[in-house]
Amino acid sequence: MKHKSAKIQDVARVAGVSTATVSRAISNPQKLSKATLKAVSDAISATGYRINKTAQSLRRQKANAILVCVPNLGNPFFSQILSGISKGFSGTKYSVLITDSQHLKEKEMRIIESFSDGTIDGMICLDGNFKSNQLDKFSAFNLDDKIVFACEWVDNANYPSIRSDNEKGAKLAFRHLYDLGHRKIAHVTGPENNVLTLIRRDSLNHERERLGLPFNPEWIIRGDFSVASGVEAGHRILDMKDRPTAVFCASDEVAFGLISALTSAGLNVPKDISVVGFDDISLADNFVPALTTIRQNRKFIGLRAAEKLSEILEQNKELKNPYSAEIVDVELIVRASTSRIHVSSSNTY
Amino acid sequence: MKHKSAKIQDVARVAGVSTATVSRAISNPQKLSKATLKAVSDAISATGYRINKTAQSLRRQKANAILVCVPNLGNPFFSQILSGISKGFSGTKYSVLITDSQHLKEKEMRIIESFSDGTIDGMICLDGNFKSNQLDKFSAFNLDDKIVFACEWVDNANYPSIRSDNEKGAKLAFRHLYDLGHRKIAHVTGPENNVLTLIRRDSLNHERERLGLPFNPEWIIRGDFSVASGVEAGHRILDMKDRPTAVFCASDEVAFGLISALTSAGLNVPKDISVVGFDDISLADNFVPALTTIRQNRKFIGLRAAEKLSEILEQNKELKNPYSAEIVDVELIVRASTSRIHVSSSNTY
DNA sequence: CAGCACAATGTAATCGATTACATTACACGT
DNA sequence: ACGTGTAATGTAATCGATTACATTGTGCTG
Repeated sequence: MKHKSAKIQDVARVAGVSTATVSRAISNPQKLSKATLKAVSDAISATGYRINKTAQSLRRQKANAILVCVPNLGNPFFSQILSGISKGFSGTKYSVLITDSQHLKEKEMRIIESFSDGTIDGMICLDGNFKSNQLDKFSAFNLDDKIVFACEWVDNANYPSIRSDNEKGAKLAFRHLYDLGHRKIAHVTGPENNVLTLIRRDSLNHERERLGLPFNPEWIIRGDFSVASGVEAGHRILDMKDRPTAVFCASDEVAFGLISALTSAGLNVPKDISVVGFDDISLADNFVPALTTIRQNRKFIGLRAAEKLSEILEQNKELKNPYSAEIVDVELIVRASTSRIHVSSSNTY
Repeated sequence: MKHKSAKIQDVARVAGVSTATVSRAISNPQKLSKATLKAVSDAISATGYRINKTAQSLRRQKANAILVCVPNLGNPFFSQILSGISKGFSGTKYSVLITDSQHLKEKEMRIIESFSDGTIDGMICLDGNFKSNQLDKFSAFNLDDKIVFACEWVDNANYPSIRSDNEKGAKLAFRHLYDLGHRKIAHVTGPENNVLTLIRRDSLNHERERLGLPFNPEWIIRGDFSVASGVEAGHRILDMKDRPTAVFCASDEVAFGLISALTSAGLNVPKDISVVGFDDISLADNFVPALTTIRQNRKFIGLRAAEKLSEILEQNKELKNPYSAEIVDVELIVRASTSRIHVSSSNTY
């Protein structure tokens, strides 16, 4: 039924030319005469020839594949980014590999291995949780110009990154609550040592100080972006003597968990407590109540990361700003989970 | 700083042996004497040698990579499955490639191309939306024993698959509502021509007939698994003269959208209408109200699909039941979105 | 001690494409 | 007519590992 698939030799024989000519017909058609080109192209159709990418990769010393390093594939937050990345590489010569770095021991060495065994040419890293000694290893293997960070990044490390304007996001959320009359504003953070956690918290604190609002350390609640940590934060808030009137959560999932916990305890969101999320995942609009949140364009970030990495990999000469961070704008989406402060729940000061 | 990386030749020279011996030291150590083995292993450390997988793939005619074909990467439903697949292949020689088949023109040809250009050895397909003529092309290229379906599948096609017990799931959902006293039970389906849509709807109808319940064609509402289609279904239900007292949704997201629409219109779930979902995604437990649903073990399905594909690819002799469908059990998770039928909302018959 | 089996290792072809270098042929200027 | 530049194409080395086959050496049997 089916023969062994045709090789470049077979095409050459059928077309009556050399393998070099066939190869050129594919990658440098302008170097050949029209007649030969046609002969080769006919031979390719006749034989059903498909180029063997493995052989091509070996000879060219290019894998034509990139790796996406995801901290936790099970987390739906990343699916939109992946989708953008996939879209960014669709129609290009690159294949997209994925790895979940969550439980990978010595992940940096595994990654280096993939580079040095010729499996990948570049990487998009969604995992900001690399230590500087791990990054040093990347440098030692000359990988500095083969890696792009997206969403997360590593402070003080010279890698290009595409990321949301987290500072602005936190500020928008805070100002929105402030403008609604809230003064006692809590914050459920991301995991400790996460760059997003830091930048959002700092931005929030900065804004609070600027506006001269009261600060209660209890109101900064450690979370980890998960629904569960939102539930946990909800219980913490319920137990507080000096309850905040509004909460800014580091992710929509946290906000969902928080609202769920508060609602189960008989409180009403937003009447008793206003809640703002971060991300604008697809459910935010249809949660009950619909969630006020900061929209991150995750798909766009993925897409741009893909484009950026392509650019870098294709470029032989230096880029102008190879290591710059590209900041993607964010947007406040006001929905039903926030409202003007309610008198009974406020102790004005 | 960094030299060109060592090749097998370099190792051979340092160890004072031939390249064949080095190769054997790596893949057939038992064929060599202890002394040589040690010499080679020392030379490998000394040179920092890393095998070149591209060369290996070319020579062995194996890519050591598999492709996961996802209908829509942006849909968080798939992230758990991906996570399971990734886990299933972690620690094996296989790399995991992903592709979003959503907007791929001629996706079957693209996939065939990846097989015949040596990029992949196998595929896990989460996309049941292949027509029989597309599958015929796979057969024509001898790919029948290189593909495993997961979650979705194609009827009448002889591919191994790992999937949830959808029939049981629909039955559990229906019986749960029935046991709570509901008789007018609506169903928001998945997209037309989807195997999951068909099997769940059929199972539901079968159960309804068996119990002799009334049927109103209006109560079968076309959806597409999305939140938006849930909202849409909610509006449809609100407009009905003969409203159902309970709704079984083909996915949790649909259920969320539905609840959101009903709630916005002033109805209470479950007091006015009970709602059951399907999947048990992470938010189901913290939606307001918490969602009664059918739990699918998506991560496990991904993991098993990975194992199954590995088995098939490694096997040279025939497997016992290569084309069998492996059915993964589902579970009814009762939460707050369903309740015993309320008198005012029921017109007993 | 001849003969043989077998273990250990080496030599060189091979996987399939790319490309540096070589060759051919034709056009053009003088 | 002759040299020369150039376009078109061919020859063969190369990418880096694997492995069929060849070779060597050792111990065992009769």
